[in-house]
Amino acid sequence: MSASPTVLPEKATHQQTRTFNQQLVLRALHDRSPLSRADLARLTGLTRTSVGGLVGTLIDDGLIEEVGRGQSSGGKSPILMRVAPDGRHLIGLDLGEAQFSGAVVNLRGEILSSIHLPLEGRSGEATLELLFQLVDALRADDLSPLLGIGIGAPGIIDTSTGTVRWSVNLNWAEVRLGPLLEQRYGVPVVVANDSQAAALAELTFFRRPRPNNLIVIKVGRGVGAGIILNGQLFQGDGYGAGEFGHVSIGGADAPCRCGRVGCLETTTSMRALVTIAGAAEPSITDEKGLVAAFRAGVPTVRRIVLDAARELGVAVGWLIGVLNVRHVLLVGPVAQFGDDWLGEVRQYARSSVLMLLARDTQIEFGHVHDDVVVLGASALLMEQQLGLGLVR
Amino acid sequence: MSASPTVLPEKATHQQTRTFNQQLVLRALHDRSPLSRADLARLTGLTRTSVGGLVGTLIDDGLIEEVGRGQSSGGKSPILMRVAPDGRHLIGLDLGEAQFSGAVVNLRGEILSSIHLPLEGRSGEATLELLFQLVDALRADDLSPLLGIGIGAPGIIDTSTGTVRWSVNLNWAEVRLGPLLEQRYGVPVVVANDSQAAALAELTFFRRPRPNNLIVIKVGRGVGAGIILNGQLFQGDGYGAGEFGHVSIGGADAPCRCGRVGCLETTTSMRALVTIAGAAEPSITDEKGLVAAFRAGVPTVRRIVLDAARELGVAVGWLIGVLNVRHVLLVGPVAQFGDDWLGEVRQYARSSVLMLLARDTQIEFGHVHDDVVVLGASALLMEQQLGLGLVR
DNA sequence: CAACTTTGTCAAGTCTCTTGCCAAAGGTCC
DNA sequence: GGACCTTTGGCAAGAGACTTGACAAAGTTG
Repeated sequence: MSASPTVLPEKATHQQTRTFNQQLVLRALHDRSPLSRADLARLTGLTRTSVGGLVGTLIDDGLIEEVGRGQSSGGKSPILMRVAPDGRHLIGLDLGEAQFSGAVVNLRGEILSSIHLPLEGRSGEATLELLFQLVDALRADDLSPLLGIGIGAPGIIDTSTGTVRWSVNLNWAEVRLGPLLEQRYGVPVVVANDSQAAALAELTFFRRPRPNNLIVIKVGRGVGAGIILNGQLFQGDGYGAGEFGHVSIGGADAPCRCGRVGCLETTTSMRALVTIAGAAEPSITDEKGLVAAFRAGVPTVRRIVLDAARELGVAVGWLIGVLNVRHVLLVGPVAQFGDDWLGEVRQYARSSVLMLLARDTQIEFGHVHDDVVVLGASALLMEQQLGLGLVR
Repeated sequence: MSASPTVLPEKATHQQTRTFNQQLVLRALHDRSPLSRADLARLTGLTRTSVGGLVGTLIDDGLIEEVGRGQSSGGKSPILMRVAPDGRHLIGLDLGEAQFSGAVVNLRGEILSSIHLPLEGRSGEATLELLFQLVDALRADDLSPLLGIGIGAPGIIDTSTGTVRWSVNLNWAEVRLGPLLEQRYGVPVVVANDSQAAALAELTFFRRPRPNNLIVIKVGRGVGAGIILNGQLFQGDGYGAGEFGHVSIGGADAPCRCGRVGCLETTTSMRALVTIAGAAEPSITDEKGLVAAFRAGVPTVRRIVLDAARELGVAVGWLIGVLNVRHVLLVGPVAQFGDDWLGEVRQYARSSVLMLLARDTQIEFGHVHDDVVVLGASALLMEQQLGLGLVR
């Protein structure tokens, strides 16, 4: 699975050259519109003639549009263009633990409409029905051409084939979600892990300039990371890269739902914190209660939560030390613990790795956004279909 | 440094198409010669006509050669070809801690001649002279056209500019080694970290089929890893990826030469083991003595060494858990501890990570080869100059 | 208003892959 | 041994995509 013995990379053709340059133009416009044909020529290194041709087909495809003349700089005033925001619409889905969310997203990553359907105990096959409902509803009242469907789901997901290899929360194993939906709806479908989707969302829509390397750690009921390296989503040999909620850490010995003890998840996840804090303060039974108690400054709760932050900090330090990545973002419900929590993570991350490496590393909260997974799934679809999104 | 704000990827041109396909052909021949033009056409998907043209220029360049007719399969017998082993020679250098090694390597990774020059206390500028001597001597009696010079050195190295950012052992900082040698010798020069070079050597010359992801951990005086992800060498934002000798691990509290305490290197490196074992058994003063005592079964020494193996195992488990990489190789002097040591690493690596991820992971010794760094540096040069080596 | 700049486009040229065809060289079958 | 088929390698013409050179349109500047 990991090796590619007989498969040679594809040959290069004229068609590919064309596609590549077309994506180059589209991408430039996506990142810094409005631009003129002449601007694009300077930016890409292509001739004005070539750009003219490429722009022509992009306009015919409805992907970009002219938006009027710009200021002259001593000659003919340029015709400015931008990505047509609604040249395509995308459907992004977030198969969460408690509910399925879906949204129609445009090419600028703006959410045009969204729906949330609670799972209500459904599991296995029954959840698929819910999924179909969601997509049907979103497709119903949308007119722009549909680029495809992007899906973020918890678990181990093979993005190359669109297969959910294994998902505890959904109780799915080896579900070929991508092909299934592709057949049903006749549009391209991409599937990714939810943490990976979060990373893609941050990279595509919120980080300028785009970092080459970015780790987004999602701390919710579980703990997982989306890892972008050399400008590409990194999934590992078994598509499980970043699923580090189940690596052992020193000291901890609580049993984990994965069957082992001392997993990172058993001390730092939201689920774990509710349990631990609940044992100390019986009034705490859910996330809301936990956050409220933390904010109110209940000493035992603060201690428990900040201890967890330190554990996570050490793990983050490891990541930084091993991968030397300068951009680490934390997303998920933990953001509610605010800067006290973040400060603790930062301090312990920095103290557990060489100063030289830690110095330039930014550890921050990601954009707090309920729809981050939906956006990320859309971002991946945009990347795969239009060449937008990731760094080349 | 990590971000690329204004820099767009290069446009695609005809020239690039040609180069790409030429490398495709060369690569196919490198991996599984001998092949005929028709074989190559089938393998690459190019037409026989195109392949004929590409092969023509490659032969003119002296990079490949015809090696006679092959068996007919019902028609005209094919003309078989292979990479001309000595179509180019490369100079590979290993700037080690105690000595500088250099070798002339051919396109098959065979070492044609090698030289070892002890450092003898030299440091800084003085080592540069040694470097020049080494290259001069290797160039002297070699006739094949020189493809370039590949260098592996300890420390933090910016491969993109050929700069040694920081090297404790060499006492170098911000040395623009690549440009320096390029100017002096008029050939391309690549520089990489020694662990990274080791990883490239394993990938290019010893692993078939080539894995997409590979981590090679070099345990010698220090501890460092070369990380290959998605078929590319991964260096991180600050070129320090894999330098995980200085991440903290639970339990340990010995002071490290980096100024902090509890670094992985303080318990698992060869240097540390000699020190620790020497304290327990005064007769042990160097690597040789340590290995001998371990092999002889001296109980205290075995305990010390195997404890270290466990520490390393946990660290490896982390790597596997976070990156989900299936191929992990261990290289360096530690290989002398043999399977007992390796078994310990394996066991602890597997126990500290999800079974699902650990199950398919291979943890093995790399090819024990004194010249692994020299070969790896050569491999990187071949990759950059000829498109051989890495996975595309 | 004349001269210069900048923009966008057209026609011809160049590069590289492909298609169609053919000769050379070998096997298979009678 | 000969007719026929298969495989290989290569030539000539064609097609796709970028570039070059030229030019008209539209601005600015003095």
